[in-house]
Amino acid sequence: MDYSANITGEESMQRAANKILNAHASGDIVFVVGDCTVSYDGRGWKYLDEGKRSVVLKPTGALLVTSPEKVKPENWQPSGGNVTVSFDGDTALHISAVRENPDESLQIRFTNLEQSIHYTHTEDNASVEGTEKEIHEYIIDNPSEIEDGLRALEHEKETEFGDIDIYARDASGTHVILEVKRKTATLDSVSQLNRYMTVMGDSHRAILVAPSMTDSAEKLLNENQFQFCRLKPTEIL
Amino acid sequence: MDYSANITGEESMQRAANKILNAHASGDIVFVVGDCTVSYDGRGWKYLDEGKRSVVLKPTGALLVTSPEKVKPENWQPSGGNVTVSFDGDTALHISAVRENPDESLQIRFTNLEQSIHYTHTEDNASVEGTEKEIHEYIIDNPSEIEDGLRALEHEKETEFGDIDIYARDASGTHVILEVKRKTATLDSVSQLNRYMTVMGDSHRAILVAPSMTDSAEKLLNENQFQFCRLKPTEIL
DNA sequence: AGATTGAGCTCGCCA
DNA sequence: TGGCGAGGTCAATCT
Repeated sequence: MDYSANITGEESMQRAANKILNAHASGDIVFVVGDCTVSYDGRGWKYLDEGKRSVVLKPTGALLVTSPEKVKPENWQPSGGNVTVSFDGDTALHISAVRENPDESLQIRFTNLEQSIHYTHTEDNASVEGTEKEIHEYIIDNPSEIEDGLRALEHEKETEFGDIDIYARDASGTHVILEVKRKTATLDSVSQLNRYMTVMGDSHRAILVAPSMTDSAEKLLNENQFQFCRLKPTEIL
Repeated sequence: MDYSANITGEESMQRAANKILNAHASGDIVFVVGDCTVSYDGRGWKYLDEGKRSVVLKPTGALLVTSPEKVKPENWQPSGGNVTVSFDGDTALHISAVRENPDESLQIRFTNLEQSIHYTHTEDNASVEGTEKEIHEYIIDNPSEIEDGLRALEHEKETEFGDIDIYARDASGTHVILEVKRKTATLDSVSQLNRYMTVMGDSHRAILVAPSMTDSAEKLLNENQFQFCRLKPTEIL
């Protein structure tokens, strides 16, 4: 028997289960479609009644119960936990993924296996760009874009209440706290500035740098007498 | 030819492509494994070089390029966008998912199709529980758990800077602002209380209700003279 | 449709 | 390991 083959539903439960067990053990990514119940318990809890659905098991131990509609899975377990795949007598395939910290358990019980795919992912070169760090670098290199005479003093300056994105000094010598957002700034963004002002003192100025801000953020910003500087990431990168 | 069948890799590209096209058109969830390049552009951008990987296409238009290790996909597009599946001459299967607002495009080009699964998800009854709202309700019903003599006045009380989780009144008649977290409270949680105090006035008291809090959150809480009440969700539900 | 907020967020970074 | 912040966050809810 070829244990590397996919299952087709036209074979015994035991045989199908063995194929999946074997595929996972050999380090493949495994897709399984069949009837199962799913039970998650941990930070939250979610139970899925018997139904036909699909499960993805990755060699790292990441486990997903696919949602039929959404991007996010119905249930899942991140990689790093303890995963066991076992054939329970002659009735069910059991997949268990448990992790501690947080203490969580995902249990899947297949009572019927219909289809599966096993495959090995081949490496590739991915290029990702467009992070907030890149905007920081741009501002540090071009501080006059924010304000004439501004000079950057420190990047990611540590404080008791989090790191200041960019710590700078204006033309008059006053120290300036910059909070940078790559998209619309929210109340939280202004609160961050507020925390930094709390610890750095009122002699500082605070500037929020973002492509835009929500109405409520603008209100709070004005109330705190902070400043706003519009900067669109797409225009500088 | 049975267009409902899965592909096996032992057939022509055209035939395999037609099967996938047909499966998607008929409302199935489709898994495909093969060699492809992936290109995303929108709020960010990410390009994946040619490689063997798997793609999940759902009838809602949700599209995922599976990560070999992680729970989160390498690339994706949420449901609701415009999805087209087409066979490009006799060389490649092209899957395109475009949405506006935000303006984003995900393009997948398969130059080789190896395996596929097509299936229909059967409905089931999912039970989900364990939300922050449930904790709110518990506190509203049992305010003395927080403090003797406390009475809840309003749930989700609207303010200019966000909604107060629970607005209450203590034994002495002073109004109290409760911010509830179902897990460890962070700096943000304290900042939320801070915003509410800004708008409600210093005559109020502020209490953070959570199972625990981070060190920095505790510092800021003390600095603001807010109070903390330990409440574990698992102990009340 | 836009804004806001929670989430079992996930993930990566750094002390 | 734990805290902290970013994310193409996603997805639900309300305006």
